[in-house]
Amino acid sequence: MKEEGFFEKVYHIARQIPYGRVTSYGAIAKHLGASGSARMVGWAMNASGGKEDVPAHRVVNRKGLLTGKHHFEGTNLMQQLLESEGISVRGNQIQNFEQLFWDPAKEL
DNA sequence: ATTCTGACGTGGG
DNA sequence: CCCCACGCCAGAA
Repeated sequence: MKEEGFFEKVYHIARQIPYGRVTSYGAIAKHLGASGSARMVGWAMNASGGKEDVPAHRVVNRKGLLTGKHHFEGTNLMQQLLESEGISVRGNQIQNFEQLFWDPAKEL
């Protein structure tokens, strides 16, 4: 059994995000025990780059803002993916964010 | 080894 | 709610 690096930990949580739901970097980081280092979570997503089955488009910042949309291929790919799942997105802001928020430490 | 950056979060004003 | 500053830690040059 090889040990899970920081990335794999993040991927493991991200893959468990239910369809039509979203979560924040901080929530994942906190669940990993890396609370405060939320940046590492987002960075791990960038490292995945779609290479893994990580639904990075379901991960946003605590404000429900699609801060990382620029890292996706197009300029609105992330938004389209979210809307494709039934999530309403207004510009870079997710509507009903509180309602769609999925807390790994709480619901997992 | 050092330096810088970064898909964030929190606190103060 | 906005804006500003600091902290966080892993990786690249």
